[in-house]
Amino acid sequence: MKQETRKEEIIKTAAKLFKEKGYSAVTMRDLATDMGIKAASLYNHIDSKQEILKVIIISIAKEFTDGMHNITQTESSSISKLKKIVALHVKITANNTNDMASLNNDWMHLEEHLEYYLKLRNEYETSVISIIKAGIANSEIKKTNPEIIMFSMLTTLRSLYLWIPKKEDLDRNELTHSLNQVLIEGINI
Amino acid sequence: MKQETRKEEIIKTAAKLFKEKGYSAVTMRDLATDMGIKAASLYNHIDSKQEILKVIIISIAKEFTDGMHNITQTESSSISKLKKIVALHVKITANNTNDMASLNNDWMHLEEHLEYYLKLRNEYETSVISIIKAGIANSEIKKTNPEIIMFSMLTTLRSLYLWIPKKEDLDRNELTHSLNQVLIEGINI
DNA sequence: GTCTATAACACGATAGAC
DNA sequence: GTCTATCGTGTTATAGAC
Repeated sequence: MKQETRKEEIIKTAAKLFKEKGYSAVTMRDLATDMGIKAASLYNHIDSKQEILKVIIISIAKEFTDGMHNITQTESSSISKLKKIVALHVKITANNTNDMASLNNDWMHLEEHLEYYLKLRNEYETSVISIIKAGIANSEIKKTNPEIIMFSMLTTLRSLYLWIPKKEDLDRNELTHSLNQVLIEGINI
Repeated sequence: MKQETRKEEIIKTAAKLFKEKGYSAVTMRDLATDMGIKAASLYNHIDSKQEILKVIIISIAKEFTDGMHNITQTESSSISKLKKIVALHVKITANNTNDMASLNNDWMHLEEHLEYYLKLRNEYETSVISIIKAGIANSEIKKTNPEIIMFSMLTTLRSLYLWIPKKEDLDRNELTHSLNQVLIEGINI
């Protein structure tokens, strides 16, 4: 088990607070109080509040980009690829619940790295759309608007961070399986 | 067409800004600038920034509560009720796109009316779960975890505000139909 | 690595003139 | 209904002691 640096501790605590109130509503004093120190002491470890947000968002965004890269490279059916995307979201969200809140809700407060984040997100969505369109073309997937399928899948998966902490009893494989059922196979008989 | 009061104009403008940056990041000076007046002038029409948030969130929350009340009262199948919920979200979101952002993302900044909002939201989710459970009991709906079905449906429907403005070409009936397909009938063949 | 003190500025809101 | 001026407080961040 890797030793956690003070900087990592600060970022982890910040992510927790950002999840509760959002980036803008969390002050450096809030963060310091939660760490049991004074606000000024934070600056011995981090450059600015903005840097904290950047580290949280960009590192998670890269995890998704890497995961998607692995999926698009494999030779498998479109449905199977979509199921791998579901599993990717469950895995990353389970390990980084708090960070997911910033990724979803506070990306617009990125200053220097906003464009880079938007580029990564846009490429991710393009990959999902491509998989869906390929699935429709080879009759794996029903002829429904591909953008609506992507929208429905990604909004559900992106909101998992709200839901996973409440369901710690439910194991990860069971959650992945149920999501596959609901998102891919539908609910009616 | 009803004449819009100055107060309503302020609230409408605030909702637009809250959607872009969130409640906490929007200042009264931002709001005033967008209205073409000075910040102090806002207070001739509204009591506080907090009042604006309250009006936006509570009025929309009540619309959902009323809509759900109509749906639970009708005699129809569970699937048909779920389709009515989809239509309810599409209708309210299409008419109040900006307000939906505050409802989803800024409810935690409600001060006096937070508990009331949470009560309405909780009752709404309970109604959805009840419909799904009834559908499973009478074999209309597959035996999947009812909470995951609700979670998937509601997170997709609650995020519609992000998507509807981008797709103004797509008409409301077509959107409702496609969402019903994806959410209820699934996507695989 | 943490502290106290403080700079420099932004915030919500009010008072009172027009 | 809007303005200017301002109050009191909160904000991020820095300087320098320990």
